[in-house]
Amino acid sequence: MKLTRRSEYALLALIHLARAEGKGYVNVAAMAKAQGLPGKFLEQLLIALKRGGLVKSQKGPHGGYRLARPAGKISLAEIIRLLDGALAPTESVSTYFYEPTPVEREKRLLRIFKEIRDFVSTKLEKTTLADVS
Amino acid sequence: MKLTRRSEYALLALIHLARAEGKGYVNVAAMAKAQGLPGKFLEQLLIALKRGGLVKSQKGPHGGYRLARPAGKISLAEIIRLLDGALAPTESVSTYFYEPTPVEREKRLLRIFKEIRDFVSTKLEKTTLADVS
DNA sequence: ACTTATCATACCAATTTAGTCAACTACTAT
DNA sequence: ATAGTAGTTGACTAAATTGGTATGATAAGT
Repeated sequence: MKLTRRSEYALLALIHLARAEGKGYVNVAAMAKAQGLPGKFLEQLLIALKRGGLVKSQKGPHGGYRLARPAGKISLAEIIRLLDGALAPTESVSTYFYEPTPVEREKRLLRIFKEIRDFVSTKLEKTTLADVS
Repeated sequence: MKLTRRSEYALLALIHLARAEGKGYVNVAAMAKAQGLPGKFLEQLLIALKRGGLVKSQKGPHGGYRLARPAGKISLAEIIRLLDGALAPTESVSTYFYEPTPVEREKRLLRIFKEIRDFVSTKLEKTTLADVS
């Protein structure tokens, strides 16, 4: 797993939405300004988050985004997987993004990386937006 | 942390060298063939490993590479840091490769990532080539 | 209709990834 | 001494990823 700006910005935006829970829709420009993020880039991320079912949107005046579920039901794992892919250190030990890689045939090595994957995914699946907002 | 081919190939090559410990120098071509790795690319990685003090080389006939230290004294952490950089999920929580990133100001979030970093680096520092050869 | 806002696509520059190639230097076995 | 082996270096490349912008379309509220 490697966090890029995509995940990082998305996490910040979602934390922002979590804090605004119950207060209707927040528009991208407001969010971008409040969090100091590039607006147009953030738009793209929110569209991806919407397709992934993490947020809902409303067009037109007073439109914007809100969480699709309570903050306590959205895990960090979901967010990062959606925007940056595998949580595992290499794809040959990834459950959701498996692909063969050269280290695969060294079983002892593979076991180490699987242990890392397990720790990381368990931790990020147990942690929700509610925990970090 | 994200493993690229650089780390993966290096790990395979070093495991190969660990298994040949005490048997003198192994040349790159032999290693590349045995492990099925691109020879010229592997050479570059070995030069980096040499500069990092993990292997020693000998030129001329019967030359090649060998481990600079006993396999039990070379950690996976060293290898990966040398070739792929930070073990942390994002550089703002990296000890050796620190750089500021956007998530930094969300302390709750940062704590989660630091816990991941700690687990990963502890695990990879405790695991040596001897453990996986 | 007009404004506000999301949605969709295309585009872009810089960096990284995964290599290859050619030339050079150093060593050492004979 | 020298031929041949092997390490060393730097330049080069193609493709993918990263981190954005720009342009326009679509939908909704007033």
